[in-house]
Amino acid sequence: MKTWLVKSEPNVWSWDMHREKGTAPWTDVRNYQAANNMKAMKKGDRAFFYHSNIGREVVGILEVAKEAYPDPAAPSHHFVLVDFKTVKPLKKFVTLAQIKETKALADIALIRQSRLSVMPITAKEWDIICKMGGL
DNA sequence: GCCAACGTTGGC
DNA sequence: GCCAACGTTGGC
Repeated sequence: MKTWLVKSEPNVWSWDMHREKGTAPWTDVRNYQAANNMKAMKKGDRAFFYHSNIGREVVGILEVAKEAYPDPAAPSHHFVLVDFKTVKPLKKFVTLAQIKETKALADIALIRQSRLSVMPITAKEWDIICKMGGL
């Protein structure tokens, strides 16, 4: 099982909106690197849900319910959707500031590639953030 | 509101 | 294929 992190601005698509639906597609990715990461996701993989811009914190855990399939809203066939179901929220949200303060997370893609919206997370980084989140 | 990082576009 | 101009993301 691989682990990932996906970013969304909560005023557009928030953790609460996703939890209300249970399972929902991850939409509007229009960046090749992010799309390639989505294509590499397998059913059962887990992903952190991160609120960008407003909040700037990891708020919950998603699981891949359906692997990448063509995005009907995309003008070309290059971009895809992945369906995620919500697993559980973190007990304590983990803020970007906390992540930056944590030496063991210095190389996390969230910091290194700040504009990338779908990124892989190492097993070590996953465990650390889960612990910081009270899980 | 500003700006750094970085992806995309288009002229050459 | 290079690179300047421009647009977008996202932190501050």
